[in-house]
Amino acid sequence: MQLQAKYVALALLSKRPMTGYEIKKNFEGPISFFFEGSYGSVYPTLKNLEKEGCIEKRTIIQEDRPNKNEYSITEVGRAVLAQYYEQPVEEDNVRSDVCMRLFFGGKMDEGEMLDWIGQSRKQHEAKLNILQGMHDQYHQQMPKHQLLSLTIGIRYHQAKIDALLECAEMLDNHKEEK
Amino acid sequence: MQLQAKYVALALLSKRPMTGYEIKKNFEGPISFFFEGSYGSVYPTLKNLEKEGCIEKRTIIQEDRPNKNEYSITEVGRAVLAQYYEQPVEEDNVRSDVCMRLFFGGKMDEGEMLDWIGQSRKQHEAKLNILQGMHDQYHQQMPKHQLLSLTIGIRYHQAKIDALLECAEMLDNHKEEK
DNA sequence: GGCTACATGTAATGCGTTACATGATTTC
DNA sequence: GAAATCATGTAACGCATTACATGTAGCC
Repeated sequence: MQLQAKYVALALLSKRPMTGYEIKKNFEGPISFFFEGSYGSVYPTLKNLEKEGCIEKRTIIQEDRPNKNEYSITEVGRAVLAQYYEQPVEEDNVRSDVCMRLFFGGKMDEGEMLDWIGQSRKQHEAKLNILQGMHDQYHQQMPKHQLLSLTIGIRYHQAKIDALLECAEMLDNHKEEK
Repeated sequence: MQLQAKYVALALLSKRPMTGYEIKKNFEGPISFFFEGSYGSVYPTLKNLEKEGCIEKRTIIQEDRPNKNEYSITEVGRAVLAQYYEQPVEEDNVRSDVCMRLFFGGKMDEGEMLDWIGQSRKQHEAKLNILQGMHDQYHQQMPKHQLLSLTIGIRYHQAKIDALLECAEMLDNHKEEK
């Protein structure tokens, strides 16, 4: 009963019916700061949820585009989701490649490290932009709780970028001292 | 070739020989802000690495305590690790239960949400304390790169705590307005 | 002409989690 | 007397990743 694609999909579908494609879109943008997943996780998850009676499929025939399968949540699904919310909050799960590299990569030269920092910064900036864009566009219509969550995401990326910048500066200074 | 227990264990062993138990200790404290893992991942990983010739086992017989298996990295292991460092930096992987709950839990009452925020805050504070403790104790002997990484970890937890506090305040204010 | 968006899936593989299993010693 | 520390492992299960597989429509 931990945070996995199943519950995120269910939560997304509790707002409105969606296709697997749309769910994946959410995974890579609006909610990417707390959950990410690939098609290989989306479609099998949907299939399972359907088997368990948590969601229902409706096929929409389209002529100019591929057909869609739109899923909507059932009462069973809502109950499962409610059960999830009753569990104690799980700790965040983080896996950070940059941090690992900086922590252990002592024998690398500073150029290499600066490169790693640069790569990571770009990644975080890209994500921050997505979230910031959402915030700027929708903050007036967004329910408060979503705004809260978004804020956490924005802060998270911002903090990471700041820390990375600071690290780069420290490395630069050290270089000049030599 | 993504961030997984294998490379973290190898990196740890590149510093000094260690037992599985010690590696697990690192997973839950000093490096927990970028990687976590259980015994169920540590021991099998070590076994695999040994089979691949990346590490070597030496059994230390102890009389008052259980025997230890101390592993040290081999040349092969160092090569594998070097190869890892050459890959492009992977994006951070985050899975956050609180954020998910705040984002979707619109129908919950504010008390429930405040509770979630409180739980999460405690988790982050506990981890922040560990890192802060490391920083205070060792920052003078620590190599610069490790300090950088630690700093990122500290900032991360601090940012999260701040954001959570702010969220709690927003909810409180909203309550009073009613 | 090529890329992006739309749209859905499967198969293989594997990494990791949880739970199980054991047991002495030290500290509160 | 209870709890934490030291110490190592296995087994089952499952979620997720990567790669594979296919095809149209619209835009630049």
